[in-house]
Amino acid sequence: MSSSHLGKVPIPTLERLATYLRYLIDLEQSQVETISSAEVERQTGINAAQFRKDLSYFGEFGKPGVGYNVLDLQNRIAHILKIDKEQRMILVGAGNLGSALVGYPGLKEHRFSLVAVFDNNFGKIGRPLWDLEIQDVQKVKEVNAKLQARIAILAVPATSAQKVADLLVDAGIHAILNFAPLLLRLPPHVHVRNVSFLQELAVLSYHLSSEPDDPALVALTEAEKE
Amino acid sequence: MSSSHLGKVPIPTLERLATYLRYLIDLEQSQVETISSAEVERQTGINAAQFRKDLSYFGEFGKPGVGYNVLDLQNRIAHILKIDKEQRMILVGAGNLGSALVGYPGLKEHRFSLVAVFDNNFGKIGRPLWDLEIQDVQKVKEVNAKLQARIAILAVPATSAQKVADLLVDAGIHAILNFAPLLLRLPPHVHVRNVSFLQELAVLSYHLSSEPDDPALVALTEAEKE
DNA sequence: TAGATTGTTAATCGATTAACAATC
DNA sequence: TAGATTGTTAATCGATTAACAATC
Repeated sequence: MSSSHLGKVPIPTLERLATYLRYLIDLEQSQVETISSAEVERQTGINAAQFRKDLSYFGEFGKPGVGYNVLDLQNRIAHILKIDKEQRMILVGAGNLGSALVGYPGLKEHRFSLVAVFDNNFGKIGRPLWDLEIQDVQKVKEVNAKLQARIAILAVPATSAQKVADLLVDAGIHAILNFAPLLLRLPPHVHVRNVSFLQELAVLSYHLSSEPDDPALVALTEAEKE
Repeated sequence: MSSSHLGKVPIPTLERLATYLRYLIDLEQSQVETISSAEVERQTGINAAQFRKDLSYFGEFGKPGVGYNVLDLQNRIAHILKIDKEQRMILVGAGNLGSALVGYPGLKEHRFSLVAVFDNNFGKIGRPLWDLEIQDVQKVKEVNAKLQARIAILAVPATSAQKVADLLVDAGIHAILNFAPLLLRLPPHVHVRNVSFLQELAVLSYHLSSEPDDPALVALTEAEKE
């Protein structure tokens, strides 16, 4: 049965679910057994009512007057997010960013497992990346027929991203974490999440006040303008 | 005067502004001079009314019946986002992720300029990272007194992230792009954007259907379960 | 039981989008 | 002018949060 009968869940709720899960893993390691929504708010900064509302999309998880069992809640959220078992992923693009992602420490803890790496650069194909061997992206369909990964991380330049994404869909991929700064046009059954550092930096930059805040530094900045 | 007299602008609007800017840079390079909101929708996937509404927070940008001048709009959005001039940034954490970010190609094009890199690992301090030398994070205040960067990228492990963030604030940083998976507790004048790959992956994973879609593959998966 | 805390309803808040008068 | 497209209003849609009856 699982969670398939449920109505539509807001994306922000799903994002927060991942946050709750992270804190629950920490709490479990600190041997905390029970937690209230008020305590979740203190730790995560997310409103207690928001937390309860988020969970309510998926059923009942707590005991009134008591709170939530840390281990039980952790398991149930992991199940909802389909990371209660190993979730396999493949990576395309063995550049700087791709390499960094393969080594990203939180992945294993959350049961995400990178099972193959691909690139189109013949200079890279056949070479190792951590414990994997870089394979030819043209073989992704063939390789994934066996691996059966459903998630792919796309860390290639914008110029080849659409072509590679098409290959991935053909290889049975249903979800893409896209680091290339462009709109991927893909069949509706394929889910895409875009990560854009420039977008994040732009939002931060906007919020900076136009003027340096220390008058002495204003003088210095003016002097530097030459 | 700039844009400081404006009311509150939704964060999603700011995020989209960065997207528009990216496409405008492309269009300018393709020598397109004018663009309509309908064409923006085709290229970015963002609703035309949304685009016009987003711009309306900042003034009037187009000519009815004609559209928007690509170069003018590009310049004005860059100005709004405070990247019409070089925007300096510093990075803390010269690990895999940090290194990848230093080399990230879009940065320069958008006038973000990484001017210093810090780490706490004495094995790394003094060594080069691209064209910069890795410096002791304990010296960030001293160094930034001269550099006057306002934005920092925080790519250190969660265990040291809060301590380093405190150092950054003390060094005059007003905005932090945080890759560490925890809630930073900082003074209200400091803006933080969190990037969480695990969160993104969790949202993708949730949307996967529970069952493989090809019956033949179900059989294979079942067989593998032993 | 009394106190604490949940799950859910209803109110609020905010963002998206359709529609259209104004205007080039 | 006629046609195209803007900027803005108003309607819709969706998410957040406060409040509280239910319940442990």
